[in-house]
Amino acid sequence: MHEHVYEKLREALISGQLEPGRTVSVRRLAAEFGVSAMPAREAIRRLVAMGALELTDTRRVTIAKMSDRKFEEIKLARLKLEPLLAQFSLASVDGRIRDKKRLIKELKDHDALLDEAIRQGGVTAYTRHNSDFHFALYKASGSKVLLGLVESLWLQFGPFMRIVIGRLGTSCLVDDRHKEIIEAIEIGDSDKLEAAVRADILHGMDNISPTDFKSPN
Amino acid sequence: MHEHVYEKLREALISGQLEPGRTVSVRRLAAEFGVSAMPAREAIRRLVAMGALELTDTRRVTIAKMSDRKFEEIKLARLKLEPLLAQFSLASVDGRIRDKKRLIKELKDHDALLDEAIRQGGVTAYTRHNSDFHFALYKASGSKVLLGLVESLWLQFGPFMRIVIGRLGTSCLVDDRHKEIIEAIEIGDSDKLEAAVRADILHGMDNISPTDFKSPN
DNA sequence: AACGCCAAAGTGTGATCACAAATTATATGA
DNA sequence: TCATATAATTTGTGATCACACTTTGGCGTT
Repeated sequence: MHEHVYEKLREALISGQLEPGRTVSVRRLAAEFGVSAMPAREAIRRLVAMGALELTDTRRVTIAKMSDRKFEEIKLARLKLEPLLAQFSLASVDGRIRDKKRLIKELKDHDALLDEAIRQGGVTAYTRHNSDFHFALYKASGSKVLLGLVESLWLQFGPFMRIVIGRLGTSCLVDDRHKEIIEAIEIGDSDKLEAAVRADILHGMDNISPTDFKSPN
Repeated sequence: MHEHVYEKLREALISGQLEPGRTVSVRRLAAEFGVSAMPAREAIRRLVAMGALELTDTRRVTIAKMSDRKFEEIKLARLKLEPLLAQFSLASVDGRIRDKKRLIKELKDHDALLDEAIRQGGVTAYTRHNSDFHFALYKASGSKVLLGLVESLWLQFGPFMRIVIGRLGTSCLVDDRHKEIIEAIEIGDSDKLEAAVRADILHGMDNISPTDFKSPN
């Protein structure tokens, strides 16, 4: 049951439906899900451990804020881990044609929804389908340790990216590298896949400075 | 107060004082620390979120076991992140001579204790001082995001390494690369530091196969 | 109108209880 | 002796309460 609360909260965070700096309280969260305080406490504690939520100096829990330093660290870690994870996924499905076809179909489906979200300017839909796309790709690797690390990273920058995209608009996101990622998988080119994922990360995170998008205090 | 329980449990895990596969129960842990069940619950939940503890199919909590796959993933992630973290530390103290001297002194102190532990064959002392050495180095970077990822990794392989070293003996650990790490920091050579940390990780993790050290079931 | 103070509401956290499920120990059978 | 069933214990988890502390809203004074 706390699993349910955690999953919902996690989804809300990773798709950026909660703005950085906002406080999250045990009782409010509990009431929102119609459960007691306990499951809410556990879900919150879990997300604090993953860096998605922060404890203030007075023990109050807030959505983690972004800083220049933190943003650079996350970008660096993503560049180190995610291309590798994608390559593992390719290696995993390469050979098993059924799995490979299923993965490609799944990626194309997510990408289609993603493109539509960009056209319609739906920020929430974009962030959701973008994370769906990437995690569908990464989960195929079966690498649970690396996946956990990457999940932690996404939880940390999810809320912030939502704010940024909301202000910049989705138009700046049209030329992502998802098509190239899919193509690299189709032809089984690991190097090209690595480059495409790297380029996609850079495309999404470069030219964005956290200082320009401070929370309204 | 749950912070205290968490810290102690974390320390015990990272220095390998709890063997993989052993069950950890809320009430036992609570009794051990002379507190109520709540702080123990929170500490356990937190460590589950970081991958140090595992939930069985029946919701029982155990020290996470190691597998070949997991071991390779951890090694890879460590190689990607820890050399970088060390370089950040060097960049951070480089220029601030007082901080640099303090860091080097701290590292040398840990390394001295570590060498003595190896000579005396103290496995617990070794694992403790080894983690102290590395985290003293990494914490100087001020990179909290990357540090969190690396901490998660250490929590996952800590208990396992303890078992391995306990069986192989500490004699195989004599030629670590800590001296070179310290020297690289002293002369401010970032490339050398990167190579030394990388070599240290490989030295500690190569030639070890998790299948050879399964938990006694 | 602006500032400071105080009461009221809200909050994190530890403690305790209830209950179902799982584990362990014990006894009972062949 | 060994397997199996049964009883006792231990366990995770949700619910609720208490208490100290923080935040907030509003009232009053200057």
